[in-house]
Amino acid sequence: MSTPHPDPAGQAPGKSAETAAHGENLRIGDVAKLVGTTPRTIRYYEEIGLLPEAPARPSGRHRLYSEAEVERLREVMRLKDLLGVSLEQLKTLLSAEEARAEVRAQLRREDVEPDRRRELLGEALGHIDRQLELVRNRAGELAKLEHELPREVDVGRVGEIEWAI
Amino acid sequence: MSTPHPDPAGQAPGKSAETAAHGENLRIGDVAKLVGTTPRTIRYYEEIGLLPEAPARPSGRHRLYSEAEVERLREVMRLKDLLGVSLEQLKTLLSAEEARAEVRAQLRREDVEPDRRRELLGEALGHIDRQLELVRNRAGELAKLEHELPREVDVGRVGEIEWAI
DNA sequence: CGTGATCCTTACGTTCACGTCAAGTTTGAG
DNA sequence: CTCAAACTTGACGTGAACGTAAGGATCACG
Repeated sequence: MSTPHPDPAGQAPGKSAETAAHGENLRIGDVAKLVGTTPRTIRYYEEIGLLPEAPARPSGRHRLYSEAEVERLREVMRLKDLLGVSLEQLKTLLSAEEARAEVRAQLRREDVEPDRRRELLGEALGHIDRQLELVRNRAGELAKLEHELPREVDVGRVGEIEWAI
Repeated sequence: MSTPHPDPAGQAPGKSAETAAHGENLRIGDVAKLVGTTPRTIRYYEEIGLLPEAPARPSGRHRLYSEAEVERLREVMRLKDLLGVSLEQLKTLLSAEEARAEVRAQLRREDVEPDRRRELLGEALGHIDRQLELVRNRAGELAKLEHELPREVDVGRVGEIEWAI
């Protein structure tokens, strides 16, 4: 959905050979503060599979996060807030999105036969459709609701009223 | 996530429903079926003050509802679904809406002194405006989200939707 | 190599929004 | 009036989404 960096080359390979040169490893507390939540929530999300488990973290060691993962978490929380769905549903929704990304990746490779291509596309359609239906429905309904509301507090300017709080 | 069953035609099992067909004295079970919920939920909403207590029902007697009250309940559930807020917040939101109506009614009367007028405005409108802002904000955000998603997915033309993936 | 701050897991506690069961009461057709 | 169906209040149960506390390990720093 949000593509912060133009060409995010996947970083699937085993362990990171980085020597901690860059400040890219945030701890769970930092992440929590960054996105406005608590460590417990982050762990919980990981526990239920909403966030990926740390790739190969020896049990007991501290979790470390990259900026990308923070962004992912932000997106998750945004969707949760906006759609107001259960975390379980959100999980399926997100997996649908991942499926979409995967399909896209596959399609980018030119060595895919047209038949397979069609197959992939067709498969992706189901997921995407579901995604769209949920979001668009909700967006439409909310827009309708917004329209029903008073456009502006229309009583005219009564001078300057200080609204604290 | 949304209303479970949009029961089109609900008839009580057993005897005929002709008696309730007058549409002015609905029992809690009928109302529940009409709006697609359960009696328990309706009682719960009344319990927490989201729905008004039956005006002067002798404790122990059955609750009776009018068509207007059914409509109100429908609106409440719609808002709950759309905004995804807690029932407590929904309550304040609804009371804000009522307050808005009341303030406007007061203001329509010209015999209010300008000072009192200002006072009313400052006190009520600020609060109300904030509530409405919540809704508008949410609608806007959702619209934004909708925009980020692929536009139209037509299963019939798989070959052309690559851009959507 | 301490050491204080942070994090780990485990596990029980909590709030919300109802579900469900029980025992008794009210209602409306017959 | 009779009687089953639906309703009443009350109380306890439940799943989701975390909060909180305990007891110990890990990390960053001096």
